[in-house]
Amino acid sequence: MNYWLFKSEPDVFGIDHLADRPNQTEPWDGVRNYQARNFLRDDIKTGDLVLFYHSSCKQVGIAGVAEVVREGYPDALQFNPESKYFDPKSNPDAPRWFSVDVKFRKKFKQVLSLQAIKANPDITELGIVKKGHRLSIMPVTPHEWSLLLAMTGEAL
DNA sequence: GCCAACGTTGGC
DNA sequence: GCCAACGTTGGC
Repeated sequence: MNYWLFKSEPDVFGIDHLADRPNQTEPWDGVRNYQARNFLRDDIKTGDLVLFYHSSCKQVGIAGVAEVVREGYPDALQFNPESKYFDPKSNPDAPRWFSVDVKFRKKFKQVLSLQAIKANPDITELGIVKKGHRLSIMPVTPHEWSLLLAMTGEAL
């Protein structure tokens, strides 16, 4: 079982949107970065846990937890000409982009702010605290996971 | 395969 | 809205 952090803009799709979905489940699609794609395709497995991170908003930070309920499958949007994520160069026989499905697990009472995370001297390697790190999907070590969860003061 | 130009990300 | 950092594109 592995841990991850997924970034999302809450104005577009936040933790509340996920909680409101049928079955509280949603495809994590539209990822168009190769490094993140590789995680989605190869490494993110059913049962893995995800820190749901809110970016580009008022309260930047970790808003809750989700769980992977379906692992790597081709992102349907890449074949949909109506979608802004349409990729004319992607071939259905060898899809370029992948999705996983995530299910709502928990919304923290308070967003764990990026500021607080950066202030924790034990968390220096996590992508979001590193300057210029723009990956929308990144691994989280078990140690980081327990530190972060402890900071929220909440249990899963 | 280099690299300049361009577009995007994302904190502030 | 600014702008630094980064990824991608495409001419050569």
